[in-house]
Amino acid sequence: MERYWLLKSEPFKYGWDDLEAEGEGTWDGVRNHRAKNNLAAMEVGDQAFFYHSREGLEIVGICEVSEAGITDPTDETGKWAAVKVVPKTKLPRPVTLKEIKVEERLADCELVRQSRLSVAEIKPDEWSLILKMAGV
DNA sequence: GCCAACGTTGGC
DNA sequence: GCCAACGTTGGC
Repeated sequence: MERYWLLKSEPFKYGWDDLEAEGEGTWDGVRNHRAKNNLAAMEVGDQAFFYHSREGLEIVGICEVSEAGITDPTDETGKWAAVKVVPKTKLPRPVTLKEIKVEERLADCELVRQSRLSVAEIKPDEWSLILKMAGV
């Protein structure tokens, strides 16, 4: 079953533009167990929102998992997971955290509930709602 | 095995 | 720049 995700990144470290410029990005360096579980559950073809944290605070684009189940290359213990993603589309209109927080149907999503989680799951109905908010 | 202290993340 | 939330570490 296809699942949906949200990947957080600080734009001054690695933003949407960086991903588009590279064509493919490796999502590694995650050192949180819940985020790691999400990474490990990803499959090729899954879609993910790309969210800018600290600065911007908005979902800016959609990317797709191009390689799953990778062991994090930046980790020598081999315990952490990573995936590769390719950029798909930039949202016609970014969806801000503010809008997400105001929308009560999104009050339950991982992004709101656990704000420090760098890889969050998005449920299918939350996914389509956010797409609608983005003007897709 | 509990919990206080500390470090980090991320929204404001 | 501040601080709340959360995770991790280490003393007991």
